[in-house]
Amino acid sequence: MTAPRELDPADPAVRAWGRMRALVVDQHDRRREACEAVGLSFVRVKALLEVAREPGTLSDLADRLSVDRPYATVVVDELQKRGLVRREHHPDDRRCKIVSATPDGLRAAATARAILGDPPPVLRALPAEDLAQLDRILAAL
Amino acid sequence: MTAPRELDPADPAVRAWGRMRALVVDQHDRRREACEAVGLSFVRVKALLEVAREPGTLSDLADRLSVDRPYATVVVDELQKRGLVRREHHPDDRRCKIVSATPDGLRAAATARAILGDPPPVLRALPAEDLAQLDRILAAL
DNA sequence: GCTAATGATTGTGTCGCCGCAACCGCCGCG
DNA sequence: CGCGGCGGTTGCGGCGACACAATCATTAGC
Repeated sequence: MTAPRELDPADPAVRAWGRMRALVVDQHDRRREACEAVGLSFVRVKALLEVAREPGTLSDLADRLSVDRPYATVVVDELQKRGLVRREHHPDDRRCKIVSATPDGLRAAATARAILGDPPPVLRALPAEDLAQLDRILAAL
Repeated sequence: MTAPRELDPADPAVRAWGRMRALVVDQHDRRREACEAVGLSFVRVKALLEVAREPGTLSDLADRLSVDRPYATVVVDELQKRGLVRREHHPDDRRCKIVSATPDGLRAAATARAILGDPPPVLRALPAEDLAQLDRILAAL
């Protein structure tokens, strides 16, 4: 079907990308861990992180999670049942509900973020100079 | 529950890791695309890539995919039904079956690899010097 | 040769992800 | 004030990713 355009293994972009992917998805995927730590499935963790970052309406959240509205409702239901988020009426539009994180929710989000954002040991083991270079280069994206 | 050890946003390792994750999982996750291109679910794509890389027994494959043996059987069944892999008897141990990719399977694997391994445009847009640095640093992992 | 371990398979069941159709309430517009 | 549109909710159902138990063949160790 699709023409399988081959990759050039000598291309530095291809090589760097491959290594990044290997590190992120193969060697250091801690999603399972994060889910267990907060006792939620991964979509709910993502939803929690999202509302912790910034509250918003259900539709808004659905968009940010790339799911449809009904599913967003279900996910938020679960989070609310656990006391991690609350629904508040939009002051100007009574149709909307604003979903925001409770203190417990913020704590749980921080836990998840700490696990997911914890760099792998191999990365920490890099010389400070390389790390700074890495940070600088990646910041340009 | 778990002590939420906070992350230091000034730590270059944390920052670099965050950027890498954002790029790999948030902005350029092409798994859906790869699955559609070869008409398989993602675990099967992973399995296919694995056997294409190197044939092995079912148990071996189960280990590499981090699933149990029964599930590996199911996955391989599907791939075999599509003519992408074949089972061969182990010459010395008749209990074992060696799973290897057919020519079709190798082609499908190449397609998936081409999609998954295709670096995002932002990465390609980096100056050659930075790209080389990136490649060099990441290679040290 | 009997037995225990090993490899593969089949069947069963659970859980998470997620779209879709239908419905209700509120808003805005003519 | 009636009506279409939008936001939210409920219910339904499918699909994928598994794990677990049980079974069968083979092999290996005593």
